[in-house]
Amino acid sequence: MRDVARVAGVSVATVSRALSRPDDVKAETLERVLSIVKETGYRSNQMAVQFRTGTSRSIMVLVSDITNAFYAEFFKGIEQYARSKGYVLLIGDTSEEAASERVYFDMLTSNKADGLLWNVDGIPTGYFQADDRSDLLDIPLVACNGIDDLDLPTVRIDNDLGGRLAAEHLLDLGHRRFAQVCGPLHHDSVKRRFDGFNLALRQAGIQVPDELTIPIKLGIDQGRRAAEDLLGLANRPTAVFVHNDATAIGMLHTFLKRGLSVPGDISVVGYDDMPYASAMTPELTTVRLPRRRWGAAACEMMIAVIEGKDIESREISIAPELKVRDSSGPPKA
Amino acid sequence: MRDVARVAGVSVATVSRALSRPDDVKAETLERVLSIVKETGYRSNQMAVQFRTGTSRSIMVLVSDITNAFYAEFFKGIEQYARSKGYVLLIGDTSEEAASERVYFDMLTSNKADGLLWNVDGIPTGYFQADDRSDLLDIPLVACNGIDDLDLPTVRIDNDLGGRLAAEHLLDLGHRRFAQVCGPLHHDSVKRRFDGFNLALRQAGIQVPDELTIPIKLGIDQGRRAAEDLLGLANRPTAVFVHNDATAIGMLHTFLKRGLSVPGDISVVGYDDMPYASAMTPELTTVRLPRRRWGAAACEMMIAVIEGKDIESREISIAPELKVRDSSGPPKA
DNA sequence: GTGAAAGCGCTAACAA
DNA sequence: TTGTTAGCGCTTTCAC
Repeated sequence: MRDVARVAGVSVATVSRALSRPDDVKAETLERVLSIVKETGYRSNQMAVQFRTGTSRSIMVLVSDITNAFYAEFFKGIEQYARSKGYVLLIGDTSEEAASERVYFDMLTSNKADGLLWNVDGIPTGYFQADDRSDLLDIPLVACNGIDDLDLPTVRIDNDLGGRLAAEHLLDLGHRRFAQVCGPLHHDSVKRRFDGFNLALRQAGIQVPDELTIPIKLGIDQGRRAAEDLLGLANRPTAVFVHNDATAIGMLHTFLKRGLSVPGDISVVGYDDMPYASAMTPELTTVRLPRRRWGAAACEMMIAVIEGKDIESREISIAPELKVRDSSGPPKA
Repeated sequence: MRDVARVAGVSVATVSRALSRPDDVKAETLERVLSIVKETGYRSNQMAVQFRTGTSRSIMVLVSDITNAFYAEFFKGIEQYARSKGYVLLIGDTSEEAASERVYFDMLTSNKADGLLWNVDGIPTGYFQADDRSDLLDIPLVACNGIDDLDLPTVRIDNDLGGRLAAEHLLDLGHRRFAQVCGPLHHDSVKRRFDGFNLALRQAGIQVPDELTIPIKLGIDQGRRAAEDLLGLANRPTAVFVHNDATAIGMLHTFLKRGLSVPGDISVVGYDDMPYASAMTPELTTVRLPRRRWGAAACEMMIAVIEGKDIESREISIAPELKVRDSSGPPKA
């Protein structure tokens, strides 16, 4: 910058102004400085800028398992919005280990990132296991799932609605005996779709029997196992609501392998609408989550929080929608 | 830090040393300083550290489309290795637009990241369209695909082998009439699996006719379309090699929908081994890419380059392996 | 509209 | 082994 200043015959202050607040510089001077910047290929040292201004223009996004394809669209939404505002994404994978969470939280408290986008189920244990919980509220933090008794700005999916949509669809088709394969119930997102589903059934006077409520770690292989379990039952359900598509296709695969017809013998409704859902045979009926929009909205709130703008609403809820395809149909007569 | 120093009755230099090079501090002093650091909850300001040391300990990873689930495991491999070395991941999505590439490249030249991991097909156009190509070589840059006539440290998948594995498997099954659905042939990774496949066939005295070589943008929907095209042909192939699993499941879906049996009427071999491949019905035979290992290896080389260590080999090639499942079988008699 | 100068928090060279 | 001190490159008051 000093070199540019010298060549342009101005002070470094003027160069700095030309670059960051061009309006404060006389047009003529501005032009001269800018042309020399271009000529010399000068780029400001972002480390110095960040240090001086105390802002890194980067957002840390924490997920529990980056391997989960579910996050791909979510990241895209964040990335697009962030880039449009001049922010970069730092991505961290906690693997649900407190130690990893801690590493990433420390980056915040040590100014490596300006804010944290928390898309992990549950509370950030790694952080305030050792510290005071209230510290959390001082950090620019936006949650992407509800977090019990912690009043954080939140952008979440309306999972109650998601569960309800699945239930109503299956009820409409005439089903009366259901199974629900859900994730760990202490996760807010899981709990809500669970409740939404059950509530809708209850309103129709139906309850899912305990042996047909199957809480597992979600995933393809776990889905296979859950399907086997279901097949072992005497009185099978005619429809299953599965808490994500990965698990649903594992189940679907097992059902078909064991000679069942879907939806003839059993209807399957997934959750997420992953790209492969529509390429299954039969095509998977599922609850579609607008993941990209979710990411963008979360990022928008994140930046608002970082920049201290006042937020209209501290809690945004994004509605999923039902995608009816071929894996659900009326029960056998 | 000054506060810690004061309380501990030492100079800031000693605090700094206690934190970064504990061996240079007397055990007794070290203990005292550290206990006060803990007590006060002091965290060093990483912006200042980065600024002063001129290193950000962050790695920029550029992909063409973060939405592609293919990258998930790749990121995981990078993240794990990076974190173990105290680096963070910056993730950028170029959407194959020169402007976006440029944004991210600028972050490097302006010290926002220490190095760039380039997992985009083709050369970084956005960067040296305007500048001199040789600049590229000054940046700590590791490519994850071969890049024509640019001698960059590279960690790539052995796609020649991948293509060959698919070909040999299908030849072994007795196939003689093939189709190949490939990505854009100007992409090195695509070209190589294309060549590997064709070379193996040629060695068996077989050639893929032009009308059965179908270069498209890869993806589920494009796979559906390619399948329709194939079905319209008079003299159908008995086997298809498809350049990724997403495209393969799109084709599979269409084949089944149109009443073909797979592999009875046509065998399908994919590429990647995405998690869903094993949950298709029939389960998808595919060429498995060890994506996590790939990411870790790439990250390892990246850090070696950043830290100026000498590298044993500037070009690492990772072998894929064939996963034989149910979508491939002998051709009809 | 521009320049001089202080100083952000830290590290490292050098001195003691 | 520890302390003193210069200075990393920039932004921003304040004075002109």
